[in-house]
Amino acid sequence: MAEHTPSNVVEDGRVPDYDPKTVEARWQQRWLDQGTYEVDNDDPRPKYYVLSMYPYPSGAAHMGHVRNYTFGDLIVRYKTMQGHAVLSPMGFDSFGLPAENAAIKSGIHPRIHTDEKIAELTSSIKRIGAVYDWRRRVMSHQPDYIKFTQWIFTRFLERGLAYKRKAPVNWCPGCQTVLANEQVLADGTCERSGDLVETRDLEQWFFKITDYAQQLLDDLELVDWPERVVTMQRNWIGRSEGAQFSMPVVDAAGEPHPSGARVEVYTTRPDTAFGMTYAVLAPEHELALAVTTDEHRAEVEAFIAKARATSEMDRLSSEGAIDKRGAFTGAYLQNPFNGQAVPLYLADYVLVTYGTGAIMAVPGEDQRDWDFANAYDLPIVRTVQPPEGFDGEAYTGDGPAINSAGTTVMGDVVDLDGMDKDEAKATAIDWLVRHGLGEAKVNYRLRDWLLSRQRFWGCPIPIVYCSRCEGIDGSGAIPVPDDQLPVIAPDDVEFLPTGESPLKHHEGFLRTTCPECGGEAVRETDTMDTFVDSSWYFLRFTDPTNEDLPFDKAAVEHWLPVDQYIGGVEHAILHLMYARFFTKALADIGVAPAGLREPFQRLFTQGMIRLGGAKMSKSRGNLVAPEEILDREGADALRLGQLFVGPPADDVDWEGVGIEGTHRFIGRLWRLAHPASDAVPVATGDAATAVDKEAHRLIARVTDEYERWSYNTAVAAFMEFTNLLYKQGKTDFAIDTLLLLLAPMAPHVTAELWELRTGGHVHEQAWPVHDPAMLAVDQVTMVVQVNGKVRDRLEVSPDISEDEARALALSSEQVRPHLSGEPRKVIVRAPKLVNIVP
RNA sequence: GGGCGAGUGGCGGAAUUGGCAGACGCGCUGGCUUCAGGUGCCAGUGAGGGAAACCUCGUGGGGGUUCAAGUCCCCCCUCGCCCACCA
Repeated sequence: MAEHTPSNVVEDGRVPDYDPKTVEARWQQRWLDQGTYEVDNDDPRPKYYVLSMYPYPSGAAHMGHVRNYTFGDLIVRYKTMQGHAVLSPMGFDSFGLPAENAAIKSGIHPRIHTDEKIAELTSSIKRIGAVYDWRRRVMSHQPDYIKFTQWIFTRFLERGLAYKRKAPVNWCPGCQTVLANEQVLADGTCERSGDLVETRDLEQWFFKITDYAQQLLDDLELVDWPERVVTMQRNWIGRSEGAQFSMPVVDAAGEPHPSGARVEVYTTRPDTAFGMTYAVLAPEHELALAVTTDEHRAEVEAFIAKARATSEMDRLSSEGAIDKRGAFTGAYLQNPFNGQAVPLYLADYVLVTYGTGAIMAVPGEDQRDWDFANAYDLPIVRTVQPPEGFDGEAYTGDGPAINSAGTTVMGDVVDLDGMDKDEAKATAIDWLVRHGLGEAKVNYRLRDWLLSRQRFWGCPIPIVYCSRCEGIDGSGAIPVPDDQLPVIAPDDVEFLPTGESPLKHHEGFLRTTCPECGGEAVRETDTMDTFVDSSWYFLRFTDPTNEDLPFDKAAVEHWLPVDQYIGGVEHAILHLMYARFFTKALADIGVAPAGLREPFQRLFTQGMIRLGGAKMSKSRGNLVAPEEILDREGADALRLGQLFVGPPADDVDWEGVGIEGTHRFIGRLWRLAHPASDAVPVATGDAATAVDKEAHRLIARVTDEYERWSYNTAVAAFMEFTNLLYKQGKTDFAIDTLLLLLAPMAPHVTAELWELRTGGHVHEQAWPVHDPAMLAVDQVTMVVQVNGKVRDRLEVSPDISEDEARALALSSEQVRPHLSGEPRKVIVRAPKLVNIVP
């Protein structure tokens, strides 16, 4: 590149055009060289932690990245000017399936691929002018990070927060391998071979996130997040209150089953127990075959086999054909409330993973039960009186209980009739508890976190299996000792076109010695879900080079919680839930400060970038490369364009949204603010005072807009102010103010102009404060309406009295033709408005 | 099916608390600058009527509250997102 030409070469008051390419490169280098945005843990200024969700390294930045990092960067710069020590780190979520798939295709190791992509993305992040403390860079595929991800797993294991059990996975019979959910197409076939994907049970590792269900729910109170995200989290946790009780298995005559088996059911509506006309087990329920009579065995076995062959996804999404989705076992359950024996079915609408995997079915008050009862000709008894005129099927609302009284199996009498929902519930639960049949029970929809992935490019699970040792649960699973961490996948592997993890076939990795007995052992070949990596990276940023611990507790104490977290709404559920769980668990086991309950104090979720309506993604091939804009119009025009198109939270359709307006604006700013430019005359006297007053008003307005994330209107304010200066003339104060306020959004051009004007660095200046006295105005516009329609606008003193305002309004030439005689009513809101009702 | 959100000119959007609808920008039209194109500068631009002053209509549709509604309430339509048989 040619040597930097100083941009203050002047001929006849005309300045050379702004040259973004040269100027931006120069400032970016300077911020890097001078460590302008590096911050130490002992910095005495008040701390502020700004974090954009660390990206998956997919190559050069796309518009979504640009938008994300523009928001983050302007906050970093704004808070810095306001006197904070701003922690602004950046890292990479560098494990994941795309790199592995690329490796399978190309045969090149995912590390090489990933490192290339990281370099590309880093370069484009720097080119948009986003500044970070790069010394703190964290990458989840690096050995130091792997080491502590594994260290944390081991701590969780010790505390019972990690465990192993069998769980279903997607299995492709053609490829003879496990598939990730992403590899299963919508029609349930393998994306590679086209075979129908099956469900198979494998031993898998879990985190016990359900231990934290209640805390994860309650502590949503502590954070300042968008209501939408809080609601999504709440629904995902899915707390429900009800009762759990057991019923004996009986035969048609009411005689107990020879095994004495009982079935536990969970219900949120114990008040409707008298309306139970049948009961259902999930097809996978452990008692399903045991209670089935010989007469029904063939049918039940066929049904179970069919349910097994269908993935849970398909079962849940199946519509219609409801009559084919159940099977009668031949057994009955005895309803404890009235002694009645009700038939016991299997049905795939009951999930083995929720509650007890068995339900009492009350078709009168549950629509699914209603549908099933109709299909199988089962009786329906209403136990809640629907309101008059109700013409629906199942009635789920409140109302007085009916048909709900009788002598129970315990010989006493229960009478719920006439009670409302809540009272009947409480009474029914009370009765169950009194007789030791059941209890009040809270259930959560939230499931434990399955973290095993049958993949290569992820953090290895640090476990070995020894056939001679007991291991953590008798299975011979033994955690790799801390001093042998990290467990790193080998480089000399061959990627198979089947997609199977090469770890399974790498003898050098697989064969090891048992840490306990020293004998032969094999390694776990599964790796961790990449959400594990992203569940603690924000903690590592506070102490990124620590070799003994994932982070120093004091460093986390100092910087956490993240004051402003920024990312896409697509992470509203899983990533945020997992990161919250990790933070709580790490605090509870003494790794993180005990008082740290929530990692992200404020959250901002930006909208998605769309192009022509479709969601923007590489697979759709509709990426707009920011590179071209950076080459021509520069980073500042692009940043302002991103900010100006609309509210940050809204989705953006990039088609038809240009940077023409903001590019022109930067040109106008350049000619206005350049010290040698005569494009705009200098204002003097009253005009100068008026302009300076407007500058104070701008400070107040824009500062407020920064606080409210109303960046699109802040850009509009800068444009309005610039237009005003073109009309009314400039002052030094007005231009300095404009540059200071604009600096976080357009960091390069403002830095260049500030340096040309003052020799200083705009990003090291203090944020301007307005003088309230300068906001005072001596005239305001008062609107005069007749019947709510504007008829006149009058310039009045801001402290005009009500009487004066009324008199002035009534005497207006514009108003009088619309009045005939005395008005009926006059509403005066001095000094803003008078409304006359004739 | 449930939950949440949105609907304003040709387009993106603005209108913190009920108080001037359409800020700002794009696009378009005209003028100036220019050999020309581009750039730049100035002006106009919701719809209908009118020579003009001005008048009428207008924030998805319908009703309501109010002196006053894009904003509040009720019903409906459309779109988007999330969860989707969780008992």
